[in-house]
Amino acid sequence: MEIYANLILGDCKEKLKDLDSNSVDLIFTSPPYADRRKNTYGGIHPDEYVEWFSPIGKELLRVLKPSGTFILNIKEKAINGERHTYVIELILEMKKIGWLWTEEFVWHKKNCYPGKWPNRFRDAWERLLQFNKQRNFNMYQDKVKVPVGDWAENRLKNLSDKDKERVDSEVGSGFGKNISNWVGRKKVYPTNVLHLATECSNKNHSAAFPESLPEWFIKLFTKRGDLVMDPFMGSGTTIEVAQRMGRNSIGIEIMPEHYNMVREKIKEKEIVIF
Amino acid sequence: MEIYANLILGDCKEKLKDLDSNSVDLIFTSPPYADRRKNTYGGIHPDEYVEWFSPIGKELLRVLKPSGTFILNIKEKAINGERHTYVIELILEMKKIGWLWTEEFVWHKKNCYPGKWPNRFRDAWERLLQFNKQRNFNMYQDKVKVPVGDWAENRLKNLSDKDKERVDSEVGSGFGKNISNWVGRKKVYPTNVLHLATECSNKNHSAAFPESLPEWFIKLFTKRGDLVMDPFMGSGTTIEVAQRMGRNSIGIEIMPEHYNMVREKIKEKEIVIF
DNA sequence: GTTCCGCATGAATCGATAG
DNA sequence: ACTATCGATTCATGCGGAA
Repeated sequence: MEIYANLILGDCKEKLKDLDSNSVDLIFTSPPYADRRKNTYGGIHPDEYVEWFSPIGKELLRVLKPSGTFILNIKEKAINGERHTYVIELILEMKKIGWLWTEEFVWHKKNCYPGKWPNRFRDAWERLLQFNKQRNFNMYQDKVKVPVGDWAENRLKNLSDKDKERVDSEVGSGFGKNISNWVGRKKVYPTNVLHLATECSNKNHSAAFPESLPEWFIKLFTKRGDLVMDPFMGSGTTIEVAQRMGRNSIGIEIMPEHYNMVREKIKEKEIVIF
Repeated sequence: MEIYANLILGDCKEKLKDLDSNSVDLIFTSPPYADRRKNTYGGIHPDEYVEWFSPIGKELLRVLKPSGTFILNIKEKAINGERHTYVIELILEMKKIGWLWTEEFVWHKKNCYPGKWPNRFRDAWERLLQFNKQRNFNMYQDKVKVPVGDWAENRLKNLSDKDKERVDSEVGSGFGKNISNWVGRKKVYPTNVLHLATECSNKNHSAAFPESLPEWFIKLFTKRGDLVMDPFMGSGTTIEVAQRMGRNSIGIEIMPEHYNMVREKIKEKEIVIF
């Protein structure tokens, strides 16, 4: 099977109209954050943010498969000492459009920006809003299981041979391998709080999020050969990860510089065949 | 200086009216979460939650000092496969009433409720919404500084009680309960993400939140002799912690059983003089 | 007196069943 | 069709008894 990455230059509000309905398995994106300075690229004024995003949200609803998922990475800024409400208003608007607000994951940014303000601490988390078209959607929970918490370290460390056997069969490892390889490897389902560090020293460009972020959601909501889309491609992290993971992808980007940069990166890669 | 704890039996919607305006330094509370069972105590229907809370929010605004802070611990339920929107609607309503929505802290519940469902993971976080009357409020940031490094790592397990006590009093109190590596380390300001486990196996009464939660905010937003209020006292955690920390407190509780239980606990304590 | 392990206990959620 | 109740599922934590 051949994996493709379809890169589109232009405003996603327009370009989305060219895409087929019910064709995308996962939309993962981090749209331009609201900004008071309207002239900056991507600087949507906070008070106009919902109005700006709404038509895009409608198109995204159209192109997503009924079994698909839309993950929106976003966090409101503090303006004049207050958190702005455009994100929570956006949630309400999305529901009006017809989306289901299924879940809100928290991305805990373990190494957030330093800084100090008299009336607030550093902002160390972002929202990952999950929207769906219907209550039943594809979710491959087993693909993102994580090692169990303290239990393994504290309880499994000095086990008797009999206990080890028991754990061994519990975990289902078998193969007579050394149990130490399995110590601490018992897997459980994760929660809706993700602990990821931001990638601080990316060579040239700074991505809005680390690769492990889209990777986690791609594992969770798609399988190989599925289609992943990022309507605000930016530096192309989502697309790169999707391709590496054997998913088809569509990326839309309005800025030629970003678009060309991602084109170069993607071109360099071999076509994935499997 | 003598510290008092004023316990009031009744519905806070009524009893708040008896309190003086501009008298409270910190309101910390965890109101009953919305519930579908309308007849149960505390079972406010999600669709009526904002309407129910709004008049209380107005009274809280009245009694809070201009320099004071209101921390609201709350989390929306998942209903019919969706997150309900009453909490974010409440934020918008609070702003209409006149509150400033200053910040949203995340409480990462390390030991969240177990369970497995086809369409979601375990919910491991709650919101701590910070509201203020004005942009300038009292905030004693130095009181909650934390040591640099992996303070999330758990290394306290093997410490002696004496060590724990010593460190505990040095730093403040067992925030995160992993203070072994805090000793003598360089301290930095924390972020808006708090990592705490719920105290699950408290013998008789189960508190909704661990003591370290109100403790952190009491340290951050009040000084000794200030007044802390909890309009939904419940098992009285906020009041107990406030008294232990040398803050005056007011607790309002509608259920006689809870009220009497807290009265007994508070009565047993000596009056704090300092 | 330690350390180690068994066990109960949660601000949960869904789907099925019953009124 | 819509609402109330129940059982099944699942795991981090801390207490208490045992080794």
